[in-house]
Amino acid sequence: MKKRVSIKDIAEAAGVSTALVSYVLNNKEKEARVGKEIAIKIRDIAKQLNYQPNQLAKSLKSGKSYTIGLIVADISNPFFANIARTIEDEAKKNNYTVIFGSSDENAEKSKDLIDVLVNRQVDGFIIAPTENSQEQIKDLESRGIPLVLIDRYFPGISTNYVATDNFEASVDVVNHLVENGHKRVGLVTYDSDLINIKERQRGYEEALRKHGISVNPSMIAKIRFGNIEEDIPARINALLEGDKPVDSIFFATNTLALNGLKHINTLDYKVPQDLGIVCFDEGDAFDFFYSPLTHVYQPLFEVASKAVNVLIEQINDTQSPKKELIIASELIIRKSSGA
Amino acid sequence: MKKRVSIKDIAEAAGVSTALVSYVLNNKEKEARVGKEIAIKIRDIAKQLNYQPNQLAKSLKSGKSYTIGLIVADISNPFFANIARTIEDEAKKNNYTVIFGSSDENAEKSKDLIDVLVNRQVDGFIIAPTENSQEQIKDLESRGIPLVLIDRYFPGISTNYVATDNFEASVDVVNHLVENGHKRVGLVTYDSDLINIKERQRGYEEALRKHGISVNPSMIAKIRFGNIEEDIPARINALLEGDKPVDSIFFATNTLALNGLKHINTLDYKVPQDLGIVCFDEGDAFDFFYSPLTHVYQPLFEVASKAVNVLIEQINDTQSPKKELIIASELIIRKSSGA
DNA sequence: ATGAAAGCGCTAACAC
DNA sequence: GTGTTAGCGCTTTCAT
Repeated sequence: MKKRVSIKDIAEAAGVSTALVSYVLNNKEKEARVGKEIAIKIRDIAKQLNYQPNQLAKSLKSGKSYTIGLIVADISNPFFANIARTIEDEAKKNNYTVIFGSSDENAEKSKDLIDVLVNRQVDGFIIAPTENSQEQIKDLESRGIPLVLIDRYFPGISTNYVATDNFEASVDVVNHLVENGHKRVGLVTYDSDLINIKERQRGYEEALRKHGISVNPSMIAKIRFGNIEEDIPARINALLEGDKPVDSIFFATNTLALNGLKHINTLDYKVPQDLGIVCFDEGDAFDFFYSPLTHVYQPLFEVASKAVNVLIEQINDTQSPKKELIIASELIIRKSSGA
Repeated sequence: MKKRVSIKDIAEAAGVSTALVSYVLNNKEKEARVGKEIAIKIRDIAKQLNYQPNQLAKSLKSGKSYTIGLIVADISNPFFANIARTIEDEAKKNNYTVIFGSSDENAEKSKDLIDVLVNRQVDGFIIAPTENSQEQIKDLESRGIPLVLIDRYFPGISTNYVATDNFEASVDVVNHLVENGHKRVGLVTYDSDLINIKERQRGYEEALRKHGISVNPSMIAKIRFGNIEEDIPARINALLEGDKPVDSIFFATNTLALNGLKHINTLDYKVPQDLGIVCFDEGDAFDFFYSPLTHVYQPLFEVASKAVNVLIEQINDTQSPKKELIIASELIIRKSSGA
């Protein structure tokens, strides 16, 4: 790599000190009362030499990197990729750049990523926290590093977060199914302590009870994060077999629905006649499922853009009060949940 | 943000100079012949104080940021999100971190992104270049900044690149369609000068000619990047209407296929009986299309991981010869292209 | 109106 | 074995 031009090169070329160059190029000529002509000359030379300021040096000096660290479960998952895109755009508007990493829902990877990004002096974090990462989050908090959690959060820890109302959304789902004549609603969810997952189950159970339907553990299929391919067929078959098979399935996430429907497609069930289906989130995939899917629409754009705004607020004023934002989701009713 | 602990704090606490601390924490005690006990003491204190090296300072000093700049068209597009994920993993293996940006196929945005990332002293770039960004690429080259293009490249510019063989893949597609009895193959592609797009059309045309079928411009639908929603229905209808309607459609990209199939689904055509379909790339979406899609599988993992490896090679040795890698794709034959 | 110089955190050549 | 110091590129205080 060729030698880059620095402020010093410009100063020499202009026959002035580096101080003047710095003032001019940062548009502080007024405060510093730099001579009109000198200013013009400096700008000229800077342009000629194609001067590009070294952001690293600036950051080192100022203690501010204008960088946001983004940690999601998996950047290749459309759910997070969409969030990432919005965060990127929103960050750019504020002159921030985004460094990202994927945790794979793994607390150790998450810790490593946080360390790396802290070392890189990110000004703050946006994190979709993994299970068992409470200590990492607490640690960031105690070090006073600005932080916003998204999608999930930890009720016991005081942090900024932006998430959707998973409980209410799930209540809506079950209400809708029951009102459409489904009495035996199965839930396919993850075996996880993440609050978003737990809230979805809580909403499901609460709504059933409200309808006088007792919650039956055998109607809840818990899939292990790393074992989707293996668990899905087995657990769904279990829901559909036995003496009291489910008449509808509520998929707690996008990925579960995708895999679940692929499996159901191999079976002899017609949706919604034989089996009602509702799921969380959308997906291009679902546009081609023969029976358009009733689903929970989470306003990801809003989640992501608010997360950035809250974070930048915190960065600019560490004292600013913690924001805990819960955004409503919307139940989009299509054919798959019909009677 | 609380004051972070620096090498100086450790030095003071240990009653030694910063030099020793630096040596020890970088495992250079041998070369520097640091005392055994002092070394242990330094490490102890570092751990106690939870010392985290300031990567910015290191980079400023060393001129190496261990950061890769990644510019894709849109990180929320699964095609690029997948590439990004592989790049992230491969980079991490080599102790690199990734900063990304989305160009939206827009040369101006691309230029801005490059500037920002250059200022941040990325050690090198991986770029899926937009149309009309030749000058930007040349500029990076002339400044000696390591660079690998992916997915597309510019034949006139000598750069590293990793792409797939779009020409051959398209030839395979058309051969396959014609051999399955499709004589009037339509092409739905972008109105673009990007080499990957052009090569796909060239392959399509060449293969038709080889079969003695003359290329008819009216059978090629060119969609404008920003106008997919609008162009797709109109242009596809045009292909299907008239006195010489197509009997099959070759979609040149994922996104085009997704939108195209949605439209076709609203029409009265049965795939493959009434209309053969082949497309580039996969998608969860296609798993639910009633007629499983014959498609071109591009080995994205290979493209992305090779890109990282080539880039790191270049970073480590700017003199190392330019690598131009073309990887073969594979035609996956399913039902949608049947007779 | 301009320049000298300290210092952000770190490394490494050099001196002792 | 260990410490001193210059310097990476930049900002900013303080002299002049």
